[in-house]
Amino acid sequence: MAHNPKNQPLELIRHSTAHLMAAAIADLYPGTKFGIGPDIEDGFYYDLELPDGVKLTLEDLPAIEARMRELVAADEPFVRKEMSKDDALALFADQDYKLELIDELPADEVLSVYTTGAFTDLCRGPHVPSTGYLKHFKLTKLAGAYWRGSSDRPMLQRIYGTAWQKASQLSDYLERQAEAERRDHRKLGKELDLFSFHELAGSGLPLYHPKGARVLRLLQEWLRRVLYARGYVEAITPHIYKVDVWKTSGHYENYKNDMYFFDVFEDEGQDEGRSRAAEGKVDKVSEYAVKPMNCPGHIMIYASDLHSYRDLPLRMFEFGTVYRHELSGVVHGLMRARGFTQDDAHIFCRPDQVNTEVLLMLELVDYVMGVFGFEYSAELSTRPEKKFIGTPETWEFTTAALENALKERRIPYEINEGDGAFYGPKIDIKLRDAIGRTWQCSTIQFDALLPERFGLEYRTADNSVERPMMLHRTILGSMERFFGILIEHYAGALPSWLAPVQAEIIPISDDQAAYAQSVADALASAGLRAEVDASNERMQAKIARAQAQRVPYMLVIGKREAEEGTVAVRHRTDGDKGAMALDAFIQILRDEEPAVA
RNA sequence: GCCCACAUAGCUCAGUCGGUAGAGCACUUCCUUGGUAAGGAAGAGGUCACCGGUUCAAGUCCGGUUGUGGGCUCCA
Repeated sequence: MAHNPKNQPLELIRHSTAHLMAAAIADLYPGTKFGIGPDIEDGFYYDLELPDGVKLTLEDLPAIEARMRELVAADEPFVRKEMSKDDALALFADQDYKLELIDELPADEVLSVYTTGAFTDLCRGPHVPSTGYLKHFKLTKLAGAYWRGSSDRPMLQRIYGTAWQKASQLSDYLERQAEAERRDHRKLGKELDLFSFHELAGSGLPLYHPKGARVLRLLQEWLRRVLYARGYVEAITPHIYKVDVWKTSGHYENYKNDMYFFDVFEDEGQDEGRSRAAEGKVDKVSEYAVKPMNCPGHIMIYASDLHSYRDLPLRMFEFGTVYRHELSGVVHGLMRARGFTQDDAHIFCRPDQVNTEVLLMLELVDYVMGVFGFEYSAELSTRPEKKFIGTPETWEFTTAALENALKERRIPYEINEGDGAFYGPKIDIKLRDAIGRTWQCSTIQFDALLPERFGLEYRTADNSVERPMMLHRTILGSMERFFGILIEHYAGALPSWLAPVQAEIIPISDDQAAYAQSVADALASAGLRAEVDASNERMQAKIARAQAQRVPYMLVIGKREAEEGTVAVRHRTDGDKGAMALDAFIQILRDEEPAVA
C-alpha cells in the first residue's frame, strides 16, 4: 500500500482526518452525538457530545489517536452514498445535531453521506479515497464550543487536531507552536521584569514594572513626535465622567454591560451616604462611570468653541486609558486587558477633506508598521443591511473615501460586506508578526452618530452651519496589545531604541568600578539607558545574565579600557565589536533610532 | 459569561496510597578579582491561592470563591 498524501489537497486531508477521528470516537464511545467537523487553518476539529453526560479528558486523546492509527492501517475507504432527505432523517434518527442540520435543507435536496468503517456522517465531501492516505496528524487540544457558535445553545466538546501532507510539514507546524510558546509575552514579561498581574488587583489589570513602563513611555514619546510632525494636537481628558456624558453619547444604552460604574454621595461623606442609601433613605447621589472610550472627551473639547471651516481638519490625539469590563474568559495577558491605553485620535473635518485625511492615516500606518518591519493587510467593512444611521449617499461617500485610499496606497484588502458599525464604515489593519501570526491593531472608522448626538458644528465659507465629518482612528490600537505583539515579534529582544536597558556595563573587576560608573553617568547625561552590573560575579556570568535579559549592548570594562578611556562593545547577537571611544558607541545607539519622518 | 484543566518558596518545578514540605535558579553572607554565555561554600526563604466540608489526620479527597491556561461567544 503506497498511498501518497502529497497528491491529496490539504483541505481534503484535514476534513477526512476529522471523519477518521469521529470514526475512532464512534468505535470507542458508542452513542456519541456528533456536531460538525470541518477543516480549519492548520488542521481540523470535530464537535461532539458523549452519551450519558460523560466528558472526554485530555488523557483520552492518546487512545483516540491510537484507534485512528489502527483505522489508517486498515485502509478503510471513504464510501459516498446519496439519499433523499427523508432517508437521511431516518438514518440519523439518534443524531440530534445532524437532524437539525438535515432539517434545514430543502425537502427535494439530494444528500450525501460518507461511511468510514462503522462510522457514517452527513457530508458534502469530497474526501481522500481511503484512510491509508491520512498519515501526518496529531490531536492537539480539547475545548468547549457552543453548538452552532451560539451562546444560548448547548456546549459541546471540541477536539482539535492538525493534519498535513508531509511529515516535515507536521514537524514544522509543531515547531512553530513551540516557538510561539517560547515567545509568549506573558512568559517574557515575567522573565524580563516588564509587567505583572495580581490576583489581589483583579483580572486584566496589568501593573507595569519600571522596565515595562520605560518601554511603553519610549513608544509613546516616539509616536507623539511622529504625530506632532503630522499636524496632530494632543488632548488629556478625564478618566471618569458623570453618566450624563455616556447618556448623551449613547454608550449608556449600548455599552453599559462593559462599563465600570460607581456612585458618589454628594450630601454627606461616602460612608454615611452609603449607609443612608442602604437604609433606603434618600441622598443626593451622582452616578459616574470610568471611560471605556475617549471619543466624548475629544468631542466636548471640539464643542467647547465655535469652529470655522478654516480651522478644519482638527486632528486630536490622546494616549487615553480606558477600562472595559470584558467577559472574564476573554482576558489574555496584555493582548486583551480590562484596562488599556489607546493611541486614540479623532479627526474632525469637512467633506472635501475626507479623502486626504484617510490617505494621511494610511501613510501613517505604513510609516509606523515599517519601523517595526510589520507587513500588513486591510479589511474594509461596509454598511450593514438593516441597522444603520445616516443616508445611503453618505455611506457611499465615506466608504468610497476608505476604499480609494486603500487603492491609492496599494494596500491589499478584503471587503467585509455589511460588517461596519451602525454609525459608519471602517478599515481594520491586520499586521503580520515575525512568526506569521496576524493581529488587528489599527482601525479607521467614520462616525455619523457622535457629531449628531453632541451637536457638533462649523461655519462654512458662506456663513451657514454644517456638521463636521468625524473619524476615529488608532494606529497601534492599544499600547498593551501592541507591546505584547512587539515582545513576541522580537522574542523579547527589543530594538535598542526601545530596550529598557540599552547597555549593560560590565566591569571585569572591582578596580574598574569607578570608571564603569563614570561611563554610566556619561550615557545617562546623553539621554541613554545603561546600568552597571557591580555584582560579585565573573565577567562571563554578567554577560550570560545580560544576554538572558536581551540587553542589546554590553560594555565590558577591564584594566585596558579604564586606562585608555574606552569601552569594549559586545552586541547581543553580533558578539565582540572591539574597544571604542564612548562617543563612537553613543553614535551607534543614535543611528539605531527611527527617523521621525 | 459558558466548557475543560490548573494553582506548592521571588522564578521553574518535584511531592507515590491522606500521616505534618523538597530541588535547581534567584536572594543574603563569606571566599574568589576574572578578558566575552553562568567559580566555590554557607545561610535564609512556605498560612501548599482563599473560604468551608469529610477525616483521628488534608498540599493530597469533596464543595464554593478568586486567579491562571486552552477553547467558544465577544473585541483594541
